[in-house]
Amino acid sequence: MARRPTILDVAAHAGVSKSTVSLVLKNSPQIKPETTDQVRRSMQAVGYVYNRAAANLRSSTTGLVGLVINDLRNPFFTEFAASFQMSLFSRGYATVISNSGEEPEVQAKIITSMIEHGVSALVISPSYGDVTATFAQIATAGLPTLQVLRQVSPDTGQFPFASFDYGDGGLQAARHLVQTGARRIAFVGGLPGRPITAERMQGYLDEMRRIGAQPIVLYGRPSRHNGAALAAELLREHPDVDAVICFNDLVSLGMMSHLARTGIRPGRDIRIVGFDDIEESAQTWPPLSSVACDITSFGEKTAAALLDWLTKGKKPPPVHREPVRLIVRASSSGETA
Amino acid sequence: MARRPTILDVAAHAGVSKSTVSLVLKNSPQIKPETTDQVRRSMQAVGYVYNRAAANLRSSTTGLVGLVINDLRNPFFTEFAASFQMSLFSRGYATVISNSGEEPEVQAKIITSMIEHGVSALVISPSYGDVTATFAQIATAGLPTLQVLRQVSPDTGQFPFASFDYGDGGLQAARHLVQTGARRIAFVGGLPGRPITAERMQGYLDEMRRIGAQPIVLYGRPSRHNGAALAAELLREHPDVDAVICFNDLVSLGMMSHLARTGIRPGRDIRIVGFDDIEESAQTWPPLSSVACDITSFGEKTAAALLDWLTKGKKPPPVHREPVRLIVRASSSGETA
DNA sequence: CTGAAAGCGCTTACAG
DNA sequence: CTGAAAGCGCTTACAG
Repeated sequence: MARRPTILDVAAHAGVSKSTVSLVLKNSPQIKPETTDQVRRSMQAVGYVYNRAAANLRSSTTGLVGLVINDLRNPFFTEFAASFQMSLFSRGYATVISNSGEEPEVQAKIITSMIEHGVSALVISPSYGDVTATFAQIATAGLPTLQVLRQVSPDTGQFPFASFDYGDGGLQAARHLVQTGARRIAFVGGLPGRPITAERMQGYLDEMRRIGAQPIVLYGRPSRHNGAALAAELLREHPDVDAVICFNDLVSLGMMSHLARTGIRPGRDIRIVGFDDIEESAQTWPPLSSVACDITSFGEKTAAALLDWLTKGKKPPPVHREPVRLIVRASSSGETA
Repeated sequence: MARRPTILDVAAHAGVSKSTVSLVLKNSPQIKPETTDQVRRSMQAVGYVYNRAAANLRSSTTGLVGLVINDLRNPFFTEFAASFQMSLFSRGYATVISNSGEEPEVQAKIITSMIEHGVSALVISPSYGDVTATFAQIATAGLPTLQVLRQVSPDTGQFPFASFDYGDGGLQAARHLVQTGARRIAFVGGLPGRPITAERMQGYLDEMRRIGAQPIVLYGRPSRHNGAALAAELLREHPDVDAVICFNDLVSLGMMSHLARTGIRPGRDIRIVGFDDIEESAQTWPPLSSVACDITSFGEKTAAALLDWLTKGKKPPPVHREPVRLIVRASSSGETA
């Protein structure tokens, strides 16, 4: 391929200096309209492509935001990514997304690469692991950086954290089940020691204590597949359970498909509440009750908060918890549409 | 924040020239090990961050690949994105992912931005629309660019196209249903005029012609939600249908949840085959037969093909079709596990 | 309203 | 094995 044309080529073609071309590029009002038009035509003619690397080198403000996602295969995170990116896009910012795939080493390299490529800010839905070196690197680079959905750095003063109020969601789910008559309630799915598991379970544990019931907890990887396995384990070990709060909807859906196989009817024989309210939950049969976390809105708010920080210097509060809301459907109420 | 340190700061700290620092950066073997170590220590000490924009400006090879995805909310595409990125990552290339959200205008701006940021190559799973200007821009930039999964530019000589052999998949599905006794077979879901719909339907139409059966086609947006609506329409308009090939698994799953509601049992009362074989299909109840498109492997092969082009100048063939394979499960065979 | 000059932080030959 | 100098393609004051 031939060398890419530069502003010098454009300037030569238009018969002006390169400064003038540069000013046209920035839509400067101080260039005569006729000159601007001529320069634009010359850009077309020579096939000019703006070289942002060169521009950044001089001005050092890229309008590029890096988004690091722990699992691009999980719809919850991709919905966040899509919403966040659209929101930034509409305000003139470009977002580069990278997937760490739950591997802290990959995450470290991605972040290094993004910093080297000159992103102006970072939003990280982090992979768990030893991330002290990674965050130290961000600190020395001096980049505005948000932790979202998972907190891995304790330094929320420097790296503000935003997520959902999962604790309250667990409480809403447990109260709903108790109020509709359930007494033997299990919490199923989620990995022990993980903050999100602990948060979602806390409200459940509190409510169990309040009514003087014994908690029943089955940990496990929160996948659809494992949901089915956990359902089998639950039926075997705790056949008298009358309600279940699942770590997330994937676990609920896996559980429901196992129950369908054994002829047990959710909502009639056992009440089920999930977490996240993914699209599928409203459409499965019976429809699944779920604690709704409005991730689309969360993506938009995250974008707004980041831009406030970036452009107005308004740093977000160290911790922000977005409210959640229990959606009651047939899987926990017994009503069939 | 203070100014970012440069190689000059590192050089001053280490007591060498900036050329030496630059050579250390590139792991040049011609620098004495002791000097290398000293320079590395100085980088740590001053908090040096490599500025890739400046480096690119001089050397103009970025090792950055742009991936433009039409719908980051669709697991099929995110699985491709994740696999592609991991594959490139393991070979030392960084991938920036952006989502066009099925909007050709957004796609155009994303691609402009990526070119300006100096990507070395582009892989596009495109949004439909008028993309002539977009591809013209890529052509003038002279970037190796692959179209995947959807073809929008007819110029496959310049922009090679790779996808799955959907036509053969439709044929496999139709033959399977015919061989297991179905005669009134419908094709449900997919938008008229879309190439992928046409390809997936073609094998079905061929087989219907071969057995002298009348095709029954119900078009519709290929979502889970619409799958349920299409199921209702199908039962109403064509109550004698004994088998269905769905445009994709989401449509199948939506259809199956509607059928569950009405007491119709897939695999016994009506045979169903989907397309894509997403993870959920094996785990729903009854398990869903599906034409498997190994998107993970496709992502890896795409990465390999792109690197062959980028590093060895081996341009991929204009059109490549990856084989697909029908997975028979209970939804179309009546066998229950 | 437009041009000449310096400089952003690197890499790249070229000396030594 | 290491240093001095030029240059990548822009932007930014500063003149005019």
